[in-house]
Amino acid sequence: MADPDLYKPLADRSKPKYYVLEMLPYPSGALHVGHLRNYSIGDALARYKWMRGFNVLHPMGWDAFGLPAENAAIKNNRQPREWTLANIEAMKRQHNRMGFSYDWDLEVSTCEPEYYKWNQWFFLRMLEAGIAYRRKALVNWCPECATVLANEQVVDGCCWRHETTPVEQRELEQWFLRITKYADELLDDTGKLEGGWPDRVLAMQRNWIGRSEGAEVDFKHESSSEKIRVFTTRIDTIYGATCVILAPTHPLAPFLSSPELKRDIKAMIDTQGANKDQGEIEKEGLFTGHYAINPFNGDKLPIWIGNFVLMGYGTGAIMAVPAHDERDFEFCRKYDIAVRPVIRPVDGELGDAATMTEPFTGYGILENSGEYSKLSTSDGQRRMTAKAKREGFGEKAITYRLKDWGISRQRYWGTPIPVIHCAKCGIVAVPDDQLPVILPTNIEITGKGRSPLENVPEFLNTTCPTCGGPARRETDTMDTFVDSSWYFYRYCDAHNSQAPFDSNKIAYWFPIDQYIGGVEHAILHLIYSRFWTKMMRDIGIISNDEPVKRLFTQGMVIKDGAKMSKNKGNVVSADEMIDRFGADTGRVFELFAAPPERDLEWTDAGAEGCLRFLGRVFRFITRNLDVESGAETTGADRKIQRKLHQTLRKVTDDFETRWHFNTSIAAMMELVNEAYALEPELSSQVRRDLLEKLTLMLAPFAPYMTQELWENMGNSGPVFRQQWPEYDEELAREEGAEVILQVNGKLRSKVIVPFGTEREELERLTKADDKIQAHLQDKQIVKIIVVPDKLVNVVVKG
RNA sequence: GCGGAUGUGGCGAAACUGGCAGACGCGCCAGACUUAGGAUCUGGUGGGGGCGACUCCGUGUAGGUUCAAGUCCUAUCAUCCGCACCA
Repeated sequence: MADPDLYKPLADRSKPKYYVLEMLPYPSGALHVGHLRNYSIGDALARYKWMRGFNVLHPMGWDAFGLPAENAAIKNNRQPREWTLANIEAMKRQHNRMGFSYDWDLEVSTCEPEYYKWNQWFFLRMLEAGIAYRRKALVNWCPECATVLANEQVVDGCCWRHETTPVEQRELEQWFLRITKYADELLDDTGKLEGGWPDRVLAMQRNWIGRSEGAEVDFKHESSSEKIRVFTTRIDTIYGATCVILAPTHPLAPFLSSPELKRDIKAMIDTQGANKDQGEIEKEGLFTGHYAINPFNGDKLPIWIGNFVLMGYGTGAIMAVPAHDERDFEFCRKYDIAVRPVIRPVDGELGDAATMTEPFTGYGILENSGEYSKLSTSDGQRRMTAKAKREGFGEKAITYRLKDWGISRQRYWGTPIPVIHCAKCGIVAVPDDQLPVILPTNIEITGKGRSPLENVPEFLNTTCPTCGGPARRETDTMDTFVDSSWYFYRYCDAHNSQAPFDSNKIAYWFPIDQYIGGVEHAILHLIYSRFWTKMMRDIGIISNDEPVKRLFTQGMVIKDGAKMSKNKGNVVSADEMIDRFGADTGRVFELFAAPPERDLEWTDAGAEGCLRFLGRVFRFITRNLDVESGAETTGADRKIQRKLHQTLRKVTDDFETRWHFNTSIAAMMELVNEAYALEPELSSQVRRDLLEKLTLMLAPFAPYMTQELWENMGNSGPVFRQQWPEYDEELAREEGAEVILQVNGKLRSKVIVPFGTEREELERLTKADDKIQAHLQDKQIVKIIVVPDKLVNVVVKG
């Protein structure tokens, strides 16, 4: 037994070299090959653990991403899948059929009450720390289903189920986690992840956090004490401001609006919500009839409401500087608002307001800017910000694109948020000793109305833990991304009933050495879990800053030019493939067709080639099992041993470094081709050694077939529990170095020489070579470059 | 618009630190065995020229560095992905 640790409790194991975790897809229906691909890589690694001390914890992470399953269930008007032991067993059987070898012992199901309990425990800690909070937020609302919609469920401004019903914006009380508190740290620490994480994932995260530096400035309302605070990255352009524009949902909008205007604003809010994520839309504005004062020059600026101003970014209000901003320019030209240029290029002219056709958005020299005129834009920014601060009408400010994480879901499926609403005491946390709050089972999924939990009086009605009076339970459940944010920590101590985990165990295991998953998790899951790690560190139960040192993102399986999906109907189901080719062939093809980080176009023909290869291996081994032949070591023996050990070295190296299993399989194909060529000449001993090592080497890629071969060789027990075969450098070594001979960098000849042949000897051999001499005719040798054991290049002239 | 990546045969790809471009496989062509071949085995297969030994061209495009560039540098084009009225 190569890995006696495997079945010990986690805490009793010796520390492995790596701790590999894999993100799993969600069980939205039948398994697709896209999913199989996920498994194949992790699974090949799983098999590798007995080779090099890899330890792959294979999470039972299904329900961490249960949302689509639930949507499907609601859509079909039936109950979500029950997470019973029987269902989990069925899933294991399905996977065993596909040849996945998981560490089922370590499974943690994030829908178990025990896991709810710790989700809720974390929630309460965050509530105490002010990280969890509740506020009103705008949500997409379908009046037809009377339910909240996720952004993805809004199609062309209408509900995905009612294509003619426009989605409305409604304000609901929602629970949030203050991830923005960690925005700077999340951004800065991407630097620590460089090298270990793919660049594109880090870029996506930085982009998502979207830090931008600028200033906030107050524009006073002309006739009241109200102030409109705007955010700008270009305070230097403030003398060019010609109006102030508010988001339609800005808190001051109602104050500035007549009843008719309020109606128009409401309509604008709804279209704005409906067109969210639609890219650029036609700019619309509504003039309020009110004015605000520019604090720098006392200008009276009209206050508008604009559909392109977002409440969720900055302060929800902007100063429009049409002469120096494309968007403001477009808006002001449309509504005939003044354009006032105040910046010129360093060696250029100030634009002319009447004739300019596009704004100047670059940096340069300030003009028409009072005491700041003739300053550079950067000096202007600095001095204006300082003045705003000094005089109390503004300050330096940083805003983020990242918003606080709204975790409220009006759904049945999920961890109940552990708070109680009491008429007298307000929002009261459920005491720790009453956790977990468990979902009732007698629910009815109607697909209508809000959370089905509101229709279950036994769940809804409770007593206030503070005053003992009658109270209502919170019916929102948590986003399932909460589950996936820390499940891997729980794996280290899955049965702990006193705490989410023992901190010492986390200190021992974490951070994760290697995490594997699809790039679709680059933003949400991978930011949330980084946030959760920092949060846990701050409440003092772990000490690592980051959850994952190295991240590997594998590609997708593409069929007919598109990502496989049930909607497109371009799915190759795993079952179908198993019936046609077998699980081994499917696995080998996926690994062979492209390196794992790349997308892969599915072709049946390619799979057939791999079936052929496996057939060649099977026939070769089978017909050679009982062959007896001469015992002396022949030239063929030496050749095949060299190839065998070179192949072993290659495959072992691919596992340890690049995971380019396509080249591993190519190398094994070469070995088999050579074995076919030399087959009749091999001695019994070498033949036997070849059969055995080839079987072991292929086992991670084709587990079923190699298991059978392994048993046919007279062995027993699982092949994947055998020691990984070691390669022998001596046997792998070539007999001599093949040296390339070039003239002016062009290949002209080759020679084979003993390793370590001296430069002088190589030069002599080169000059003596017939083919080289032919190219040296009438030429003058300028110099000779010699790279020992590799290459000689003769540089000539004339 | 911003950000990230990728461009190599008919196709999937390989070439890991600059050093034989196209490994391996698919497809195609030919042969063997066959009543048959959609099984199997063997050989060939980047393009042009030559009976041939050989030879010239060739890694999106244009330059550059180097004895030597798919690989490094500069510019440019195309495709894919992510974000996007972000103030």
